[in-house]
Amino acid sequence: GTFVLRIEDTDEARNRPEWTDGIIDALAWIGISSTDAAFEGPYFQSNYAEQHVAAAQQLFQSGHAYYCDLTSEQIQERSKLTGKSGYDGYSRDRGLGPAAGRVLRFRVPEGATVVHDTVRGQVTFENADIEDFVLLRGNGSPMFLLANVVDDITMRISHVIRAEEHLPNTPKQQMLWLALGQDPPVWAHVPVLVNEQRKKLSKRRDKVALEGYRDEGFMADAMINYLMTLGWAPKGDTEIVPWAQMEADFRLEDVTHSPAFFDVKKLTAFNGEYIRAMPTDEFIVACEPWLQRWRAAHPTVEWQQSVWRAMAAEVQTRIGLLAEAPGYIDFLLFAEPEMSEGAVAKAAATLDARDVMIELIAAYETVEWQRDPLKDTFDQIVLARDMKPGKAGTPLRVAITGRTVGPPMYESLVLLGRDETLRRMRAFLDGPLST
RNA sequence: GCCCCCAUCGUCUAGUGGCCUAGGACACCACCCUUUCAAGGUGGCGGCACGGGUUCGAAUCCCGUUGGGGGUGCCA
Repeated sequence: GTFVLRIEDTDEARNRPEWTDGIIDALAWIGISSTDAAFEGPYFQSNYAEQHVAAAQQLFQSGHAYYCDLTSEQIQERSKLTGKSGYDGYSRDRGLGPAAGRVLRFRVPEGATVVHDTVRGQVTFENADIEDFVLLRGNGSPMFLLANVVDDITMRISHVIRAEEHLPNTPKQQMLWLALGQDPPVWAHVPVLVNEQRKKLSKRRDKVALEGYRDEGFMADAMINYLMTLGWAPKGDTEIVPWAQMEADFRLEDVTHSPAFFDVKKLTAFNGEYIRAMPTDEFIVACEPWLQRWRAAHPTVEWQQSVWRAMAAEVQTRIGLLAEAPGYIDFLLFAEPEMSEGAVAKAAATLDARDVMIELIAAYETVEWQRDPLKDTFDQIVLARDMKPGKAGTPLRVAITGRTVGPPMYESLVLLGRDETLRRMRAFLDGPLST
């Protein structure tokens, strides 16, 4: 069926409609489209405001609610006197009618309220612990709690699925459903997500925006897959599972009860898995937005699609985020690679770096410009000196790429060409290796 | 203060009384592969918060303690 997403009535939602559009857009990214969902905005902007007040009046007429003229200051004073916190039901039997400045309060009945929660089982609340809460403000406007219930009844909501933080409010809402003559919906309270301090993720403090992850190069499938493992686990020993299977296997009853930490490291690992699982042609296309961004940032550098295509498969196994892709091939495009200071120092400190480089330049002037000859030539030079190939390769790598790590060396040299390779090697010899 | 929820490796989890000398994933470490870095392969480190019960038997059931989180507005 269809589900309704209730969007919080924050200042942002109220003053900036595009903020809500952003949420809808981000949800579309992970596959929640407007064909599946009806998006309900701030409640007071909804078409149901009249119904909220009408419901309140119905509650007053049926005796489920009463008016009260106490101000919050007066309530505080009374609670000081009685030693009990909160509103004590002072106006319950005073028979007050509606008037400006008077709030309408719900008459909480005797007994207990049992909430049947699909995730957590039965939760019992003593009604004596719940104060007679406000339904209508002094100015006659409905409170969120009431609006929420009335909207849900109007929209024929069957399941209310929300975060655990709403569980304490549920008995109030259930009493409202009952007082309005309705059977309460199925409740399901799923655990909250927490940060490393184990505090509930908050918009102000934590990085929670879906679109933020999308822009960093996380893929929707990986995001969905990871999110699903929070509070629930697919059967078997692997957590990387296609959506169709999770959709088929998921049961609200199986959701865990405790809060989960949102681990970006694990998300990134999942993302890497999804990146590697793509056919390379698809990967090339998926990277395009970030490549475009790179081109925009380097307008003077000529983009070489053939170079990118040739290296794509190598890049694919090395990144966890699509946004990292350009950084792996940029040295092939720049006229001059960006030299990392640490890398240069490491190269310069390599044993016999200068002598090996001189020998290698001489050999590369005539060698056939293919991967295997390039590699064999280097190996012979190094082996003749009784050196270990691993470390001995550092100066060459740094001369060409400016870094100590990067994609495979000889494949890169082939793409770079003999002239440019020799130019970079000579420049490195005359520069960092000159002393 | 009062109310509610929660408690298995660092993290996410499997586990619904015997299959558990507790399984997997991420992270970390080692080795293999590899002129770098990855990927891949193999192995390792690491946990049932504590105390009482119930039971022939408890990670699993009950009670308590401790710890964590959330809620308690004329906010949403």
